[in-house]
Amino acid sequence: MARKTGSHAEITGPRIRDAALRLFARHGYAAVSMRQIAAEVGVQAGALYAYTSDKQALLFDLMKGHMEHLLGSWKEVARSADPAQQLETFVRFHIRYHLDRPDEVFISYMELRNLEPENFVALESLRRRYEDALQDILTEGCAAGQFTISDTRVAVMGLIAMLTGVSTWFRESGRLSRSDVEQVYWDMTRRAVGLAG
Amino acid sequence: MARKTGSHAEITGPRIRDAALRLFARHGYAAVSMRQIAAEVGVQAGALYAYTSDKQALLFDLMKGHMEHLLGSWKEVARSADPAQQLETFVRFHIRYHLDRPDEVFISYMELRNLEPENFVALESLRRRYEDALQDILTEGCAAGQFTISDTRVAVMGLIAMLTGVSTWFRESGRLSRSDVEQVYWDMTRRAVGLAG
DNA sequence: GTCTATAAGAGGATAGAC
DNA sequence: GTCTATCCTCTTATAGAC
Repeated sequence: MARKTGSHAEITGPRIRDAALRLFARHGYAAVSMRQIAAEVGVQAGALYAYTSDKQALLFDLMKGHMEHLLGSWKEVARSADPAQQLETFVRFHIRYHLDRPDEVFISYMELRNLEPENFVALESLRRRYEDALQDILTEGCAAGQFTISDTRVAVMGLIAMLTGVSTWFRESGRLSRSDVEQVYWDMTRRAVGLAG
Repeated sequence: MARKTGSHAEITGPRIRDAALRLFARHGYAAVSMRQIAAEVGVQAGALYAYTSDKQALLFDLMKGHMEHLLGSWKEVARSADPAQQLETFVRFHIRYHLDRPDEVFISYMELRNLEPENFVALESLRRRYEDALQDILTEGCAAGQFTISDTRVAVMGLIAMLTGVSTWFRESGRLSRSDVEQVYWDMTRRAVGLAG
């Protein structure tokens, strides 16, 4: 652990990503230097460039990885045919996923403006696909007469903002457990879309 | 306008604030240099220090000013005694206020982590007072039997996140007018708190 | 009140040794 | 794969002239 030089490709890569994620989330991309990241990992700044072409690629890989994993995870749990059941699954999935990965979530909406234009476009496209997953559920539920929604697009943006916001205040040591929180948000969501029950 | 030197205290101050606000909102506090702000105003970087002690004070003044103005504006419109009416007033006020001041809103929640500790505490205290205004309405509505809410604190955080999110997607040239948007969010809010009607 | 000039340092990224 | 050393640019903030 204390040796000053050697070959650690297998572990250094992930450690750089972890350190960058944590530091970007805590202080912001622009406020974090490559030297800080390197210090956190325990290498010199120059060594980082064996793993990433530049600082921007480090940010983009983290954000892209997060969105792709979010989409993939949703596809794994999205099973039900009933819109009301799908919506409940979505709400509980979203809350749980976001509470499990506060740093990824945080940078993925805080650091959009620090992406270079083409990276920004790529990330917005992934984000849009996730929003569309919810929109499909709402549209289907309206068509089935189960939901009452004046505008599904606004409902999508409103609900996602509401649910994502849980990351800003939830504390593991707080008054409510994760499943309490899931339940409260599901109650609000159910009512917001006019779902009887 | 083109003169290189002279005395412009009355107009330069506000222009610095405007430029800083716009640049911080667009690129982030850490990514914006004092030179950029000065260039936007049309002075040299050194001249900024006649108006602000340092860059941090510039950020804090903008954020503090925004929160105090938000609180003051709310107190002016909060009149009704009926919780349902109060809630509708709050929702419409919040949407309108946030659509009118996208940059202030943006930096006031994006740049919290760039505040020095004592400034952060001061800002969180202002934010908390605004949240409490909504919480009082919800609590009163529950007590009056008009609202059905499983947890008022979570409802406050959820509703504010939902409503504030309007800034992230609304475009003046879009499909919906401001009053359409107000109405849609009010519909969702009304249902989310279990208000009949 | 604004300028020019500058101090004193931190930033991203690369070169070449090992 | 990592180190040390370095290039060059940009940074915040101040000093003193006008």
